[in-house]
Amino acid sequence: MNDADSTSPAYSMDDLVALCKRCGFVFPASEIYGGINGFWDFGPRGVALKNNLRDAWWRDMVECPPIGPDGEPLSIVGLDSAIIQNPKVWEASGHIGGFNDPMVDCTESKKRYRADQIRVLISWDVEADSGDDSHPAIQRLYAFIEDDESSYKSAIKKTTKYAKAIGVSVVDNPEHWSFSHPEFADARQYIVGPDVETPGTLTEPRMFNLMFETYIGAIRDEDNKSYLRPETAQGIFTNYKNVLDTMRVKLPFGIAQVGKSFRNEVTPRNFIFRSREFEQMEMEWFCPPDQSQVWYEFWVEQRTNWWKSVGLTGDNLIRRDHDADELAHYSTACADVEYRYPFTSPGYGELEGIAHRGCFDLDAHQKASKTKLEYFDQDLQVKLQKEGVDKEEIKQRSKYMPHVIEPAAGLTRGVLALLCEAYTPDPERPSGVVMKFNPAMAPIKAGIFPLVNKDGMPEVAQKLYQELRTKYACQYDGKQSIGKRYARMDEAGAPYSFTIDGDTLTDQTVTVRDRDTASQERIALDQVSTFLADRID
RNA sequence: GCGGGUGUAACUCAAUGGUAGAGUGUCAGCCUUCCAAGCUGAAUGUUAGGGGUUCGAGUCCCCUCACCCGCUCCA
Repeated sequence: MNDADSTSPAYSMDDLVALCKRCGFVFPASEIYGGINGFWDFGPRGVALKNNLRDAWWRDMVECPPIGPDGEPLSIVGLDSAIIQNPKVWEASGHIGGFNDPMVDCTESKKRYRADQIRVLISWDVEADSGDDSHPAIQRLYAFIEDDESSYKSAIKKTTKYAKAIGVSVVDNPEHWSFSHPEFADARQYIVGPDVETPGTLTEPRMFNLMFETYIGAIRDEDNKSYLRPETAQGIFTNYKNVLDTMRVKLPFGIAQVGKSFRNEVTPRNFIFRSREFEQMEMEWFCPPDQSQVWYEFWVEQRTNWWKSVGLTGDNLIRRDHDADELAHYSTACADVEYRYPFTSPGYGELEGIAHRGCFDLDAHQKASKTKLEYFDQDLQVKLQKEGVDKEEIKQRSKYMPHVIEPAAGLTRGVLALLCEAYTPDPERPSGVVMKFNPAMAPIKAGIFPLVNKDGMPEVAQKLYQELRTKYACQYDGKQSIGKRYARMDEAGAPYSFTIDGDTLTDQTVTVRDRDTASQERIALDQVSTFLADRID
């Protein structure tokens, strides 16, 4: 029965949030003014952790990219596009849709309607009006789309059929009200959407645009309106041609970008998991359409392993392939790398999504911008020529729109996952908790302590500290007792502590205290730097 | 967005409607030869914010904000 315990976290989110504040990882934004919903600030330790994760991604993606399935190193270049772009970018990408209109979603058919176009038949019971209280209650109200003859007829038909089934007679020419009518606020559970048979699948009307608006220049009018980007990906698509024209890249290749994105979430929740300002690490992998499935599999595998490499080694990390009905209409495949956060446990929450986007984005931007974004595949041309393929066919086949595989990771969510994974309650320890970060991710790599502040120990410890700090984030601490200093390192997640004691002065050795086991070993003073390098770099 | 809960020092919590406190932590000093030891001293409060009732409000009432839980939502 204790197996169930392995899926439920040994700590609460409150505990983690408290530690994050206490140890300078994450603070509520604008806290002295009462905070602001959906925004968080990274403290000194938090920004160190975030930068370490970001730098690892950049290194493993751009500087030292993986080896491809064919044994060749991949070609991926970096990019840093502006947060604010021409609003036409967001029109083309589909982010400005149902712009000023409240929208209604159907949770079953996945269709989205303009709320003001949805009408609901009001077909009252003739018997009930005559004062007979024994009639069955009408629990089906059929909706249709305004000015859509077929959906209106369908709704009438369904209403009549339903009325017959429950044995009431309804008026022949019912009137109809807008779905947004206040009368329906409590009756939504009875309303049947235009394209489904079961009631209660329509959400309440809501403004759908999640983008933050801003105005360019001093004049606040519609002409100057723009948006903070809701994803970094579009900046990559809009620069695809620039990169192609200048960087001597050939398909397949990738463009990678890390940066802030903004979404005006209805309900920010769960600490930094869903915040209105967050950071993404996205890469768009452009490839020939016929290779796209191979690359998709490659990247799903690659990205799952990468998260393991930064410390998410336990069974809290899973790959989850989307079902067909979960996919966006342009996407043929999508998988998430998910993590079991305390607030999702025993379920999982998204960490990264790897989507097969086809040529949806480039097509959309080509059409909207009237800029040719097709790729001329010279290698293919040569190959086809050698095969003796017809000239016209070569011309046609060697020019095509690349397909795109998009591994889109949440940096902010990654930091949260690292924090969750590291958080290890330990009642045996004075600190009560140890942050077991992967050494490469740890905000502080080492503590350097004199055992006591006399007999020359502080001088030796200072010298060691001065040496180490040229390469690593480390801390010198000579205050209070040695136990307290170790406890501080446990909470901060520093993997190693080096202590200069009496023996150091005679035999030039120091003790290394391991954060995870609290055990100690002695190593030579002049080997400390190498010791760290072996375990961190 | 809806419903419920919470909000006092950095943290954990006290304080009949009557002078805002303790422990921990932090800082300084002493002491200290390996896991938050001890001693001495110090700093830190718009009681989440605003309004009201009252001679007097941390406490009662109203509004706002933030966070948590459950729905809703999640390009």
